Amino acid sequence: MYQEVLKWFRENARDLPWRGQCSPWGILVSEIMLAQTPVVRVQPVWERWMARWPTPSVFAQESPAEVLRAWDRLGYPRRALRLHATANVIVQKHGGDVPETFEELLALPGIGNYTAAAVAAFAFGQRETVVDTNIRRVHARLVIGQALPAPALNAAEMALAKDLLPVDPSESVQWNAGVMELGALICTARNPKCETCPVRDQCAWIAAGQPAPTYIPKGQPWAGTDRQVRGAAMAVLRAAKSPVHVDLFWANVTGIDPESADTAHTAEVTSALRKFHGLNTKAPQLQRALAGLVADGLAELENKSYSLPR
DNA sequence: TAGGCGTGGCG
DNA sequence: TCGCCAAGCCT
Repeated sequence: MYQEVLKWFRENARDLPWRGQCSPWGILVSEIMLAQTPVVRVQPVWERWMARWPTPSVFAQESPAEVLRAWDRLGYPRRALRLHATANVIVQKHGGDVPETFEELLALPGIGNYTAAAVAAFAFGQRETVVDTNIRRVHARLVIGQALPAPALNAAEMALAKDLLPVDPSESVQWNAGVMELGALICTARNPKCETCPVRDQCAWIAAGQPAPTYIPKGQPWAGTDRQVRGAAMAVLRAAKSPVHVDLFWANVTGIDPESADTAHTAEVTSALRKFHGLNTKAPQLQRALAGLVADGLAELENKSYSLPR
């Protein structure tokens, strides 16, 4: 199956800017952004990001508020904060260069097993076992014969991935990237394109008659959750040109026109606040969300006013 | 270890 | 339309 996947990857890999000619920093930034966020939404933000902050050093000097604004609506803004913290560690402990070993990478804030392996492999050509959701799904189908991998990554999956990894470092990098791309483009979670799969003849899942998943993946509730309120609050803070008084949030939750509550804010802020309308949120929920943002370092509180961290 | 954490495209 | 789910990490 190796030659089929490698050939397919050579001929079908997407032309993404963090592939080919790209600095280790650019690859690291891409990996952080791509965690749980689709390529189409990452790419434009990544382009702007790299043009503005081409090295860890220049990025480390930026303020968290600017970092969070540039992160825009990629989601999970704590990733941006951790990337900023990582840049500072890179400057202070690694002379401004992205470290090359798995262990050093793993020690950086917000970098776990996947990202450490991916950067070591894709930025530095090392033989590391890269296991992401795409690779897990391809392995589950192609080798195990199941529709989906286990709910959580387990030791058996890691052992299988290590076992499958080609010995040659260069080939292992292509294998990691190729299997990941196969999972992203062909062996997708829903409606896999088995007809055009380069390894369909060797697929254990197809051989087994494409059995259905043995468990139902848990959905992620959204409407009415704290997460929705956090997201809306972050949108307000990103757009705000000055600190937002808690009463301004409150006014909107209670249905009072935000413009009459506080005229010192821009139309942009007002627009963002309107997202609270129809949310049917309870005031304690908003207070909880705002407190959570402060606790996570995503917001600062001073004189009952919230702002992005300076 | 299971749950929390954003956002929006797409089938 | 609306639920699924997308190159995870941390606690």
